[in-house]
Amino acid sequence: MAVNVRSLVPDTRERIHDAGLTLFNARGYTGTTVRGLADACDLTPGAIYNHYASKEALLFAIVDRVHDEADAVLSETLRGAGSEPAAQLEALAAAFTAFHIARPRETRVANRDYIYLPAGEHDSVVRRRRRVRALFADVLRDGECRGAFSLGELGSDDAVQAASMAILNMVVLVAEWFDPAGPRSARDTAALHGRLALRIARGG
Amino acid sequence: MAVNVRSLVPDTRERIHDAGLTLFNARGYTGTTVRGLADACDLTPGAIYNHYASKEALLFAIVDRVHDEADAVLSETLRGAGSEPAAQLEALAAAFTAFHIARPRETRVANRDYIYLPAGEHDSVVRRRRRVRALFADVLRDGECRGAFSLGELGSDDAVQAASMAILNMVVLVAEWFDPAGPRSARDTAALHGRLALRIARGG
DNA sequence: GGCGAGTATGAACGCTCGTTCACTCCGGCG
DNA sequence: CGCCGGAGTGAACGAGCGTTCATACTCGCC
Repeated sequence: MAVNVRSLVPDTRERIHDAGLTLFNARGYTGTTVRGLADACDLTPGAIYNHYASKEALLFAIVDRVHDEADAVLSETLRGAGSEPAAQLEALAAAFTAFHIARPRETRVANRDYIYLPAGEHDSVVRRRRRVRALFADVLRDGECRGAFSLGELGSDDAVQAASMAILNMVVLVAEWFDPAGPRSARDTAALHGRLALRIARGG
Repeated sequence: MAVNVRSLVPDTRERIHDAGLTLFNARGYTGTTVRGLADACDLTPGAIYNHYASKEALLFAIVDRVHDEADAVLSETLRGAGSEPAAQLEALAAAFTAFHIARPRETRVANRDYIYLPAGEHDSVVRRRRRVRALFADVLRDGECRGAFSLGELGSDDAVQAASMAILNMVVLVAEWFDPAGPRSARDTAALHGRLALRIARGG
């Protein structure tokens, strides 16, 4: 059973995907040129089109994949987190933080450049993002009903939305300041975010 | 004492500034064209250059102004907040939240598109952003030393940075989800963010 | 040994970009 | 009245954009 040699050599389509990640992240989608992508892959511009139908198609492939991965992380985490809302929230915040630290380019491009997608794909991404928001909001609402959290004390009706967005924004933007070479490890930061999420939800 | 008639009529330079805000916000800096700006102002592209030396100069004017305003809000808030770290933190988070809700276009462009500034101006903006981060971190560190906060309980050395970034990210991204037509007022949301900042810093 | 599929080339396409410039227009001042 | 300077025009500039295509190379397979 011979291993296909092509799987040992870096796949061209994957190399373009990776270059897109790097360049879209650094210069933004509209600030990145197809010629720049080709240079980063040691290709000519035309060759890109053997692998992606357009620059937009590459952006969609990038954004779609990272959403698949995020969905997988979240649902797997939720499956392993038991039925206690506090444990669920802590696990979700920690796992999603670790995810964002591990994929800074992917998540930044997905969060910032999805607006350049054509209408249909744009809407599909917006829907996926909303579902992630709803997941955190549901856990908070559930915990509030069952007495595990204390959002009601905050004196604002429906503090659930604001609290869930506070947690999500803390998590999603971690890559903007986290320094892999810094003193705190990714694992430590993820755990810390888990605890901070609990503080937001219930105090103490 | 005659009022200058030009001050009654919308100043062209200001109209361009405002169109830049709207278009940079909606399409990003590189996704916005000078012709698009001119159209939005009922001008021809050439006329833009009577008021700004370049597209980059307009971006810098936008980013620089909102940073001036943010600095003013923060230092004025701090001046009126007494010497208690908890009161300072709550006031800063609330005021900065209100600021971001009031200026969604400005803050989004400043936070997202400053990367397209030429090196010198880019660095100056980075320095200003770092100063804002340092302001929140200093208040947290001060409160921690004086026993007002309990970041030490979180079991991570120097949780100050992560906590201050969590608060700042909550505040800075509020415009991404806050709906001016929604049920919760801007004032209410600002106050809520003040209380959430306290939860992050000290629990309860 | 040659065929076909997959891949890369490099020149070109039409278009749009940021910017410039010679010119016109117009209101205020001497 | 005449002129001066700021503001706007519209056409143009060179450069760079995303994309296409005829062509050529290079494999594994019959």
